[in-house]
Amino acid sequence: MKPHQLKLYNTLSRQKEDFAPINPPFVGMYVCGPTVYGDAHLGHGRPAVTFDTVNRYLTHLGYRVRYVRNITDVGHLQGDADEGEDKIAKKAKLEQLEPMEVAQQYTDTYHRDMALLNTWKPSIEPRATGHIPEQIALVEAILAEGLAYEVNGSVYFDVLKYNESYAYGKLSGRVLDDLMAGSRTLDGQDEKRNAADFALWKNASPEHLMKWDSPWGKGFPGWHLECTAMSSKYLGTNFDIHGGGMDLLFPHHECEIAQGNACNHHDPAKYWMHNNMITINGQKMGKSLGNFINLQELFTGSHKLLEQAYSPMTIRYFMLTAHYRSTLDFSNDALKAAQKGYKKLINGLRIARMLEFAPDEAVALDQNQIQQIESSIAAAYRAMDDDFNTAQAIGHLFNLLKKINSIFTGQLTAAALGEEVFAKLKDTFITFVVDILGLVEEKGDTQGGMLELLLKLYAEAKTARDYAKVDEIRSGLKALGFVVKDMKEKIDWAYEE
RNA sequence: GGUCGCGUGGCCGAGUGGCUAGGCAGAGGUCUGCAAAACCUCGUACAGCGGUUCGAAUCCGCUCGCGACCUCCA
Repeated sequence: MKPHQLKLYNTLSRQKEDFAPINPPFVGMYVCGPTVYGDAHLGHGRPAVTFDTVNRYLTHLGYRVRYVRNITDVGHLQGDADEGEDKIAKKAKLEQLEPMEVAQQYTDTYHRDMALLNTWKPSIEPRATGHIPEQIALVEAILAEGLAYEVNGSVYFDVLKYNESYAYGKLSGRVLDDLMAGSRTLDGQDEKRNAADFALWKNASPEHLMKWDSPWGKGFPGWHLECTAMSSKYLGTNFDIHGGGMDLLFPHHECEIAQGNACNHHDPAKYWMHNNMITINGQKMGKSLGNFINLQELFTGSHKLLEQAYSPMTIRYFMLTAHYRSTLDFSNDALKAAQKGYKKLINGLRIARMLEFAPDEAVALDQNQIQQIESSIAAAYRAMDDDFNTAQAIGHLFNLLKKINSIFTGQLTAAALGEEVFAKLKDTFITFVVDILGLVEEKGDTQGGMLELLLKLYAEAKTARDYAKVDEIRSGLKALGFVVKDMKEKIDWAYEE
């Protein structure tokens, strides 16, 4: 493989940088996972697909990726000032379950949905509740550095003191003075010395369900701490890529940087990557707006905003047709177009796999075609090397697909490309679709050899000029979602688009 | 209010100084018993106004519109 200079956009520097792992060929990547108190929704799908693709491409380039994605099963409070219940406890009461039953249930459905989206499992998937001692140790370390203080069994990070030696706000581009001035005064914040301080450990009220013993009494960890604890445990205190949604940029990731520096005197991660948000019909997806669409609702078409069901692969394809740093708008029109595009691509995958090279001395090499194919292949890689531009890469794949279809229908002969270019065309297309983009045939429902049998009968009826029978078979198959491809030299089928 | 981002042809969506993005929809054609699939051809797109430049969708300024974060959310 030719050398690649992968570039990725680093939120920390606000520009694209050459990717250079700390310890090649190893790459450590930490991505913020879900808080498991409800079904996985579109907002969980996007980062999962984004960083799955990063994982896949890095792996394709030969890196050995350790991908860590956490499960947050501690129900953090809605805010520091909130004296009420956390999200998991609330759900647990509602459903009359143990908090850990809630966490287990939604961890399971999350896994199911992520598998449907064909995302690779993380190398390590640590749970917050499994790392309470590590989190307590971090709090102690930050206290020892003099960058935190205890009040009434709670421990807060001293942002002002930290900012004397480090730059708080450098990731999100915030200025501490502005933060102080702009922050609202919330009830119950009197424990904190400054509004910008954040909780490392919270004292638990007696009715609080999920709590642990600590040097400061019974309590639970602050909501930024688990990621610092788990990333440093499994990837070290200085790893390559930290990913997550843009909404986590502030305060979550800013606080992770602060915690990392407070403990280790250096940043936790070299590159920070953030996927952009999803909108529904141009509007922000928000719990309060009633337009949260669960992945299962999308797959079954059961949400009131949806006109039909959209398969997991359609969703994955749709997400990949936009760059991960752009907002992506979900609408029925866009999804229907994506469904057709996906099927066109996946029908091409079937074709590509069937193609075999047939030497033909009588056919001269077609340099024009060869040049077009070589150039599309190079462009597809260039797109991926440029901050994982899957949208652009897919555009080039469609150009390759035209060549593949042309060979299949006989409008272009493989011999005209030469064996080497032909193999490169076939391999590149299949590798990109299956390995890099993670798009697979999902129907798989071709009824064993029955489809082939019906096509054989179709061909026989056609030879016998029994057009009534021909039409019957054709419309019958169409009703089942298969299209008969009746070509000059042969007959095949495709998934109906 | 503070910080940041966006506005591309009927729709979605790449592109960030000169080089065809692509998909969907639409029109014409090849093929076909007729179709479908596939392939070929077809769109004088870059919110508006000014500026920089030989040249701008791409850089700068202003205006209008939309959004994100600052508060739980991916």
